Amino acid sequence: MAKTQHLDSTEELKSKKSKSERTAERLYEISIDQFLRRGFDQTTMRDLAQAAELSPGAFYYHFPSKEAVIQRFYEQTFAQFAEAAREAMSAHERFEARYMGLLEARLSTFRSSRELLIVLSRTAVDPRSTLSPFGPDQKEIREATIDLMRECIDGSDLSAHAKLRPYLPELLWMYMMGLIFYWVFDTSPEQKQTRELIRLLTPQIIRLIRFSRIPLTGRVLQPLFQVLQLVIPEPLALRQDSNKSTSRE
Amino acid sequence: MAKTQHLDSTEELKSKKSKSERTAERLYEISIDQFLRRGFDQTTMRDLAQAAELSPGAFYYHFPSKEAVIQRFYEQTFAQFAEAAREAMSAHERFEARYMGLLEARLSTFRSSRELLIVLSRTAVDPRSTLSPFGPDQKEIREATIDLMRECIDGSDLSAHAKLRPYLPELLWMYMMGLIFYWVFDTSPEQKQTRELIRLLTPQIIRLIRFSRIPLTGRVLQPLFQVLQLVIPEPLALRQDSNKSTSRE
DNA sequence: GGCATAATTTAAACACGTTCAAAATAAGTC
DNA sequence: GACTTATTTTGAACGTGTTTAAATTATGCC
Repeated sequence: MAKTQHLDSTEELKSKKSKSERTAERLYEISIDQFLRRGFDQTTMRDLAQAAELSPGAFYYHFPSKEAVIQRFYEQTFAQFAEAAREAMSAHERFEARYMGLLEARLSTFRSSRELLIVLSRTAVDPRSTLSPFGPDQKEIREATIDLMRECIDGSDLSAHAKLRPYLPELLWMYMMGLIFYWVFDTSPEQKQTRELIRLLTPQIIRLIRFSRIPLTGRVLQPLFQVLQLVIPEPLALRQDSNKSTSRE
Repeated sequence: MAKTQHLDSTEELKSKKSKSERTAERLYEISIDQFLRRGFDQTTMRDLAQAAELSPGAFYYHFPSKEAVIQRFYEQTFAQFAEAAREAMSAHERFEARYMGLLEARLSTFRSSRELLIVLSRTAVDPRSTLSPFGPDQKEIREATIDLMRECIDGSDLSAHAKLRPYLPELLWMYMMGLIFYWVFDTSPEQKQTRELIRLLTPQIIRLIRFSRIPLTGRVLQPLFQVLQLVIPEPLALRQDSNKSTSRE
């Protein structure tokens, strides 16, 4: 964000990336490689600097902190996830299949780096941390993910009570976040327990959403709507400027 | 744990506490005082040692880490909470009133030290951390808390499906843990938002529990019971040795 | 009371993430 | 091409939680 880059030199059009960006990219790759090989806590900044044949100080010129590398990783895998999710969703119209595909896409793009997510989780719980999915620093990724939930709903056969509908993207997002959290700390072999949990619980959640249309449940639903309004005061769907990718040159 | 203490000297019967325990107690009090005054991160071990007129090394003789002080604090307030909860519960028979009293007791015994809980939460999310409420190190407090939930149910008018009943203490405990978590990071003035959330959501949760007895909901409940069995494979109520305080001399 | 052993304390060091003033290098300008 | 400016790198330091070998003090025993 806020990178003042003038695309007027021919070299930049060719290589597309400044020297600084290339160095940052190199540092990132070396770091992730080391983290996966030796663990996040076990890898020191001096290790990273040495592996990159650089001084620790230079590292801090390109990254504000050790954890910021994980932040970049998080952004990176999000792109993969979004792509995989969209492909999975394009194959189905039934909401259950679409959403299950989305969840599967999320876990499989995380699979190879569960340990990094543990590190992320540790700091991410504090909403004041820059790594928190709920904080302002992650707004972009968060809203993009919530928008992915909207896509998942929009192309599907899912029906729900009109009052519930605007909250659905956020709710599905929260459900996914909870599952990721469960998965990260799931010690069962290959995290089969989370798989089983998803298989059992998700259809019931969806069933409840569909049930919301039945009028007689009104007396139960009324207070739950109040809860939704309290916890999600401004759902993305009800925002003014919900313009998507209108990049103006 | 595993403190080899021989109660055969008259002095120990009188003072009840060894020198080591008294020093630890003093360090604890000084530390909490400093933490509340200056914040956990802002207080260094050298500060604590200086305030206690001791060396940093001595501190580590009595506490394994800086965070271990918070662990002790957590144990301490649990006792206060249990007492306050029991008193609140003794005044009512209706489950809703009893449980609300319990929740109120938990939050009010934490109120004066919300910032310490933020620190606790940060490390507590990782189940491998000693501070995690889900890990083996916290087993004692956790099970005592779950047992408090059982007390809350036992003396009340709450009815539920027979298959659900053994899971209720754990479920109520999890609900409370979630609320505490929400409360800790609730930035609304005096955490009124959490208060409101509790007021709105809790009655609905209880209503759902009561509804579980209605047979026609079986088709929804069946998969949910499977989820419960998966997430809570060994509820406290179904353990063999659920003997409570049978201290044998 | 003297002595072996254990408990407690010390002060210096360690290892870590991070910062910073200064040096080195690259880019831009006339 | 020389000069200025911006970018990048360095390496030594800082401040932190924690460890440790050694010194000190208390305890138990005959």
